[in-house]
Amino acid sequence: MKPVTLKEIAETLNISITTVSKALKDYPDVSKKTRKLVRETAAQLNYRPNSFAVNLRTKESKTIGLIIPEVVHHFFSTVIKGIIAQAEKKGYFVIILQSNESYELEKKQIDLLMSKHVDGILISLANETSDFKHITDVMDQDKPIVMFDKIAKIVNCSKVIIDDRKAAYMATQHLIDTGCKRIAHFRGPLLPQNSIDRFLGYKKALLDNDLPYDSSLVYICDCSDKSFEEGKNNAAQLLKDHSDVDGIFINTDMVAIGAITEFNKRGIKIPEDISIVGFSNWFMSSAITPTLSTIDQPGYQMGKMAFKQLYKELKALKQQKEVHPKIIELETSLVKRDSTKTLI
Amino acid sequence: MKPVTLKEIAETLNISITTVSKALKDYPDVSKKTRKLVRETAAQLNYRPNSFAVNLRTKESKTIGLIIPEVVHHFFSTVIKGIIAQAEKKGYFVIILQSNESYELEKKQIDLLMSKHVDGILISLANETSDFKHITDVMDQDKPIVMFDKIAKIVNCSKVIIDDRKAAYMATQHLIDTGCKRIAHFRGPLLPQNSIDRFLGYKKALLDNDLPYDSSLVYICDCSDKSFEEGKNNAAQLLKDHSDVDGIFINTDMVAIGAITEFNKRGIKIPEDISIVGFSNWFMSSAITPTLSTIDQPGYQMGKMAFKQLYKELKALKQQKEVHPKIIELETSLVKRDSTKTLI
DNA sequence: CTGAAAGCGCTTACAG
DNA sequence: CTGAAAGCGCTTACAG
Repeated sequence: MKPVTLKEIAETLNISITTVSKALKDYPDVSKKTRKLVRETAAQLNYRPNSFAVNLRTKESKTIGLIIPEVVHHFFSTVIKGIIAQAEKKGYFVIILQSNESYELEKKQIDLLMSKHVDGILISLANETSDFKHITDVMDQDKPIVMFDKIAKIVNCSKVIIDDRKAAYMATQHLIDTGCKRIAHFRGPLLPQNSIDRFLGYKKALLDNDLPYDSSLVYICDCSDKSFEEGKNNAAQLLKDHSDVDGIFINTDMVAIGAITEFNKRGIKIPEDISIVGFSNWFMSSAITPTLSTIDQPGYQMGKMAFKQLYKELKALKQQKEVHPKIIELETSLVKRDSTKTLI
Repeated sequence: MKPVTLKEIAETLNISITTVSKALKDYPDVSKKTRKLVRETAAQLNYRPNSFAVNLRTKESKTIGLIIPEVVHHFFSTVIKGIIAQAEKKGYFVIILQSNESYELEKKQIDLLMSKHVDGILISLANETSDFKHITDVMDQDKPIVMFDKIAKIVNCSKVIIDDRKAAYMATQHLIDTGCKRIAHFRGPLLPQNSIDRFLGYKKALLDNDLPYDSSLVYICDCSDKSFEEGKNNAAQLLKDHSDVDGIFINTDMVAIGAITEFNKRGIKIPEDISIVGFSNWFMSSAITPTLSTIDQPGYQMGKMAFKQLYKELKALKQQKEVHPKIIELETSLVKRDSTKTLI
């Protein structure tokens, strides 16, 4: 069964293709009668515009690209959901590609999307990425790009972020407020801005409270798909290295849950022996025993806002208006649960 | 900066567009010299074929649609990852849409994808879906469609599945083998084939072992984003209704983890008082205390195979060969952990 | 080996 | 209000 085209509708009604096209697009210069006739015939023949032809003419595909470091990740799933929900509202499709936290792959994915001529790109950077030419290249071609969560401060495009430093400060301050004196930090990898910022927030909170910063209390984890294991291993190592630690601020809930599991196994009491604050408010943090105090990170909202900003830029571009990059900062909050408690 | 076209390359070299096109596509009837020249110029000008024009000519977009009931779901994330990894290998893009387990939305998404002229569709059905005209319509238009995980037996398209009945039987048999005599089942919603099959597997295992089937021991859960809560509630209800139950086979790990959390809270010992087997082998099942025995369900593999099958059909279609729907069944296995144990 | 020409299905500036 | 025509950028059957 061949798809129905404008031509067939035109032939059926013995009018021109032009008029059919105009009628279907509600151009004002078509008589009501003709319009009605055309619409009816189109509906009857189950006409669908050939999107390939439309794309070629209008030079837009109503499709955007989304590059995510890792799809199997609760936070990113939430972001994806926010993006596709918002995109759907505006009639946009979303093509998802995964960078696997690899710079090379990320470059390749950008290239693929540019070849595909998507209208715009949403991206959360790979941990490895420290050079941004592939991103600025996109911008140079007047293709809108919006970064979210894992961003590069140096690149002058719109971004949707949280204030990681502030959030980490809040988390660490909470540990201090509940009586912790010697606080460790399980941080993320070295490059990504958000793991740097969380580290800096942790450090600043210590200093502001006259607690010494001790670099040997900072443990690194990849935060890869082995996060849970890393949490366990870091927890075990910490017990070996520093038995005097009484609090930990941990880069992600997943790692924190690994740590809790290890502490539970070894009979370390939380929060009596060690208090813990995680990051992201993954729902499992309220399922683990003890429940995990954490920073709530609004993933769905982040996805939604990222698309909204991209959409604005898409529209501005169509109207030849200039686009001013915008930094959108979403609020985070501290969720207090059983892994932290003021002990009397 | 305007994109470079074939025309520009042709003008630069003073040859025809035809020859440029052929040279870039390695047609044999182009001299080596010309080919080299064209390739060099194209590279230099950073030429990228306009995919819109290519789509229009070739009538394919190298893009497939994927409809998922719920993106924020560990199992489905894994499937998505498998799909996009495999699609990328073959040079295909994947557009993701979410049905939210709603039949109406699912219909709409199918419609959107058909308008978009994707080359093929992968779908896991919404729980609500009990009419399949929207699916058969796709097939009638010679658009390949492959179902996975949540399928409809009645629709004659390719499917990638596991043997839910067998897996559930295996899970229940394991409970029986470890000494359980009165086994409850937390099942999924009424419509989806896989929750029906898991229920039937449970029932058959009971009967084969001369244990009476008691419908009051079967609890339903939506398996929505409230799964964890449902697990807790069902567990609480079960204790109230049937204090003599000594084992539960639970439809998904997420629900099972909710149940474990509730039992832990109430001081019910697992597996001493109640043994539990879950379904899916979500990584949290090895993080919870006690670790959860479960059925391993190969999500990544399922995604991979689903795309592979779709790709085969896409190729067959292009060669005008007939397509025979294929049912691909993936193996599952029982993972024994601490939530089940033979007690002496 | 090279190229002129048709055509994919649409949109839209322009003429009447 | 209607329609002929150009053109988006490519591919490919065909002629030379």
